[in-house]
Amino acid sequence: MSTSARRIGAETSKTRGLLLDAAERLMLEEGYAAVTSRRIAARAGLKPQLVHYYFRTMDDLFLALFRRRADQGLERQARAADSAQPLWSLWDLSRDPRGTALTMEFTALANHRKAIQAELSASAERYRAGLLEAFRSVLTRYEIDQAEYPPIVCAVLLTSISTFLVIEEAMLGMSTGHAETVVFVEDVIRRLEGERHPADIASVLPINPERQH
Amino acid sequence: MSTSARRIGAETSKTRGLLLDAAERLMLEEGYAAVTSRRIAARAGLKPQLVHYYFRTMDDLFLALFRRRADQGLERQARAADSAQPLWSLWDLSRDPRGTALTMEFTALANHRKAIQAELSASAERYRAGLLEAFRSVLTRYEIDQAEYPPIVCAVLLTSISTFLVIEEAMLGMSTGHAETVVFVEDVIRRLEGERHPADIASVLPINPERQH
DNA sequence: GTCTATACTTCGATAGAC
DNA sequence: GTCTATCGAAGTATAGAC
Repeated sequence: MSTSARRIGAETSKTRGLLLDAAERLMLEEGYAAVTSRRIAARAGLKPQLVHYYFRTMDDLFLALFRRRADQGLERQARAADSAQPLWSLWDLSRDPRGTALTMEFTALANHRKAIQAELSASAERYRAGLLEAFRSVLTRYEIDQAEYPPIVCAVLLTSISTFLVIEEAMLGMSTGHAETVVFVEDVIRRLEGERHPADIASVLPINPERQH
Repeated sequence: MSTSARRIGAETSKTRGLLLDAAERLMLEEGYAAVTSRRIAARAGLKPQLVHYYFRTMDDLFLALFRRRADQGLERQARAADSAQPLWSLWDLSRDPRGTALTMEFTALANHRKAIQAELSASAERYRAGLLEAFRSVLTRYEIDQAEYPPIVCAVLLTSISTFLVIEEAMLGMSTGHAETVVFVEDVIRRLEGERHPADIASVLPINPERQH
């Protein structure tokens, strides 16, 4: 009876999108702990109760926020894998600070929100699987010995390095050794794929990373 | 006049140590957002007001918590670097889940606590410098070409990989590709340093990681 | 050093009018 | 779809008695 008598706003609502945008900005700029119904509303210039109208609980809001970006990330990965220089594209994509910084906030958030953790690890597995497929194809094409350099190891290494660099740079303001490490990785890529050809990469990366509706 | 009339408990207090222990357990098990004065006190079986007696603000508490572990981490790093098999020791040390998981919580915390961020990045820089020194010495000893494999790059790579594996395992419950990556890294170490000799490593790692006073 | 009592703030969430 | 009004819970922090 009284369990689900509550009204919920449509997913296509423009206001709902504005709230999610505000939540995402808050999360990036001040961390997940700053993402509260009151502060989201203040950023969006709306009333806090609207947050609860569009999202039954804060878990629902965080899930919606995460899924929006996760779907986008998978699409970009697929485009990068299909580009003329997949290694350059995947490397550049994985170094996009916005995506990784958000993922790190969600990872911290997952520590005390079980629903988030489930969604996050499922999404990470999908992303890993996509990267594995991409490396299988690429290593075959470049005739690399996959016993010596297993595709799954390449996938984990690429993600490890780029994630870590973003954590230090974007979250801690550190950069010691970063430039040297980037040179090292890019030398490896260059040996396989030749010089980076910017036009092929540009189509993969977001033009305006601020807004998306 | 009324600025600093407040009493603060001694740093040597046993109760203070108990509060820090409780705070650390909370942080590891439920994330930094669970570390509140009330919940710390509940875990330690004490009154919440005692937290404010020993730590003027929550920032002070977090700083004390961080410094305690950071000092310990630097000591362990120094011992690992001086061991008979420095690469094995440093690798095993960096894969200790407790240390890294705590660091990640502090990193997320740093996003909205400036004092934490300053302390954290300063500590990370010291740690990085120690690792750089260790790699310089090790690569020289094993006669590796340091132009091809710069010590600073080795330091960043080692930290990247181990940090990332711990994030996925301890925080997300993920392990796809981890075993293969560990094998890959350890093959490299084995080529340089021979088979792992457990007795040399054991002295570096913590015997009982739970308690420390 | 530890307790009671308390002030103040912010949070998530709901009910019901318009 | 958006508003006013409001609840109860949890947080940080302080004053002062014992």
